[in-house]
Amino acid sequence: MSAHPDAPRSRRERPAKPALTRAGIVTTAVALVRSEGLQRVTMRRLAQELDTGPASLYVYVRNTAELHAAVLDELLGSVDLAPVRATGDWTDRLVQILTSYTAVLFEHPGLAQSALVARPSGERYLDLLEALLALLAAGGVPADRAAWAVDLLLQFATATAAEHAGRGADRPAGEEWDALATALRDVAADTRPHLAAQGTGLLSGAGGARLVWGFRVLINGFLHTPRPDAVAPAADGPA
Amino acid sequence: MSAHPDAPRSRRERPAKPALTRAGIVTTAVALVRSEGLQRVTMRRLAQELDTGPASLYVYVRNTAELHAAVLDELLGSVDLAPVRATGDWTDRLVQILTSYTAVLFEHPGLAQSALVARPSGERYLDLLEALLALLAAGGVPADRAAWAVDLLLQFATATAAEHAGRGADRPAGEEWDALATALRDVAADTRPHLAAQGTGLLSGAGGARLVWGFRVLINGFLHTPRPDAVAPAADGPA
DNA sequence: ACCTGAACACCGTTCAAGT
DNA sequence: ACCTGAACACCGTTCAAGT
Repeated sequence: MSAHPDAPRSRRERPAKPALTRAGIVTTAVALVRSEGLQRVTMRRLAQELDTGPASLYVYVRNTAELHAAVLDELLGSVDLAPVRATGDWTDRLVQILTSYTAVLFEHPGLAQSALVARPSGERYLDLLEALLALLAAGGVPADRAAWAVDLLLQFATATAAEHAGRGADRPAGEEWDALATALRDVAADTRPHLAAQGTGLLSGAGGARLVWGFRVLINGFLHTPRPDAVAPAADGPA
Repeated sequence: MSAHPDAPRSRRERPAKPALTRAGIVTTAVALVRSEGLQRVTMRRLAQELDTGPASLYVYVRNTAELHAAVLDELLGSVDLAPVRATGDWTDRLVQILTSYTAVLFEHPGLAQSALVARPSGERYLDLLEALLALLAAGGVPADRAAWAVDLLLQFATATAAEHAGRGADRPAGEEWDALATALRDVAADTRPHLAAQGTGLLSGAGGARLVWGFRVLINGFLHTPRPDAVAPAADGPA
């Protein structure tokens, strides 16, 4: 089948096993995430890809969580932040950036799950935070409220993406898995009237429409909801 | 050390290995979650607790995800739904129920994580949905909007609880792990002015206050935000 | 027919020992 | 001093073989 059977390592077919560096590890991990999905990016699989043993990775990466965070930050480089410096209604531009962020996470729901538990803190994530804060400031949102608002917006976007983990490529796409849909179809109208009235309508609506509606709810919400501790915004609050 | 060394199985010290049933498995799993935490409730560990091999569990439980869902539904039995039928402002009562739901999940953040990915569909969860829908109906929220609103409220509560997975008992409690706090302290004011101005204030605020503020934001938000497809509420929407 | 021992195909992380 | 082979302590899930 092949003219060139895999030669032993002595022949220099691969780039002669490049020296391990943190950057190299992360780059390889990103490539692996893109080609095989997050669930294949394990310490052992990654080590194999780098032609070494898993123990060697621990010299550069503290653990799996940190690796995932690094990969996510890399991917966040493709979030479109241009709307910050564009013209037009600031809430529309806010929704655009958040939609772009969500789109990136939608391609890697497993990373969204990680991000929910281990908050990212890389350069690309800081850029995203800065962009969102700039837009909220432009919109006249008080700084103390903006701090909590960005958190809420990103949490919603991240959680929405994370929800899609589990049903990846292989899964039969909502055929058997959606136990909730089945449960809702069989709800007894006498004991749970409101649920019965909603039926599976509870699950209706295209993902995109629900997402944008969610962003709008949050924006309208925080514009109408001052922080409970509304005093002068201090840089360092007590605890 | 002990007067009664563990006798061989022939002596009936244990309840003679009760027959396996789905209910029995779930009950044992719940007990195990309470005593040792979710991360210890693996198919193998659970089988060991039930004095059998892991393969036997698969007769009653499809997989780990389904097991987790069953355990969660059991725990949701302790969510306080009484405020539905109480008096007083409906939004306050809504916040009370949601706070109770969040409190339950806070004790088992790992289950919150599962719930985010595999939507629950058990009896206790349906009760919760019914209660929330009843309250929204009482508040005069249009049914179509209420459907999306409960989703949003529960997603926020669940995601907030899920964020606490990972830092359990063992972790040094935010000493080294919080890389974001460190990153925020070192932000350069010239390149990221808004972030620098916020500083670690971005992370400030007691969890309880932020949670309630979040609920209020969502409530004020959906009260001000009609669904984009606002027509007559149909039981079965298109796709 | 029902149940399960044993195997398959993996994991993350550590550390003693090598270079 | 730096790196890593090998081990430790686990996983979920399947299926051929038993009762």
